[in-house]
Amino acid sequence: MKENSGLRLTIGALAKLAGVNVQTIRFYERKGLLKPSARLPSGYRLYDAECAKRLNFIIQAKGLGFSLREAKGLLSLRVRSAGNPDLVRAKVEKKLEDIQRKIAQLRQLEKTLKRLAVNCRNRRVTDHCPIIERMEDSVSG
Amino acid sequence: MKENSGLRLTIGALAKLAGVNVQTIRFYERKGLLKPSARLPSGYRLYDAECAKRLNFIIQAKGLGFSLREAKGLLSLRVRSAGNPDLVRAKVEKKLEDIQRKIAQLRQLEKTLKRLAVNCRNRRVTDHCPIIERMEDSVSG
DNA sequence: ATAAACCCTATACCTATATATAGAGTCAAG
DNA sequence: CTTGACTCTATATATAGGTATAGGGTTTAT
Repeated sequence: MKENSGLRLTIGALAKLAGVNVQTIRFYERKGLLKPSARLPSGYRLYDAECAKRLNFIIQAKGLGFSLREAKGLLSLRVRSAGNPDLVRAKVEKKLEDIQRKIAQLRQLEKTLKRLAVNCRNRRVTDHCPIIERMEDSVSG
Repeated sequence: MKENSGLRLTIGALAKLAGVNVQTIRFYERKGLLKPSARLPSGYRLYDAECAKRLNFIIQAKGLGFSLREAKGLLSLRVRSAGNPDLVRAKVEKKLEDIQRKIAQLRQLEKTLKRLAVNCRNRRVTDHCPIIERMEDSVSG
């Protein structure tokens, strides 16, 4: 019961929607990350809703420190993809570790910044770099 | 009661410790992100423990999707820095939002991958891209 | 049926982030 | 006191990711 909303965007419309340059979308296509769902006889690219989601994911992944190559890898993860579920699972678990490490680091940073914000509110002035003060644990990693 | 362990690393030693290229450290210096704590009369750079932490932070921040420019901004956040605590606080809160958004996105991705791993274990084969299936909410953001 | 606004391919260019090389000086071990 | 590994500066090159331009076809609104 999948509604086929029939969304058909030209490249310009998709670019506007996602807030990126038209050239960028074509660049992602060359890199194998995002294919148009169809082409007009004229050669014009057309994109459907899934394309839009895919593009959004790519943009998001980049913001999280994944390269385009990694984003592509994430997008290709599905049980069927490699034929061998064990193989896929191994990849997934590796990515999971990656992600969990990032979350932990961001949480640490969040905590530090919150403390700093409080200090600002209270005019508790120090000259230390709080970011660095909080790095004790990761230095000997 | 801050122990001054007297750590003095040459650029090569620091590079090895952090797992980056020597040139990269000099590059960060040119960009204003990391200064040696001292120089020998010969001009040789020397780095102390704080430098090492700072470098580690830069590397970490990059992995979290921050640019070098942003990493520099994070490192410069301290109550005294701008003279005006309110100004610093505004910056901090903006960064906090940033970070919290990233955490949320990573959590979402984590959840998706966990589901996928379970499917792999159970041989529940589908052809959908689970990454995309989970993007429903962020598409119209 | 024409003009504005779009799209096509191909190619050149740009910025951020490194990494390598050349030519010369310095340090540490034997 | 020499040799090999290291460092210095300056400059060139590389790579990822993106943006612009040229030259030409297509769509759409009038």
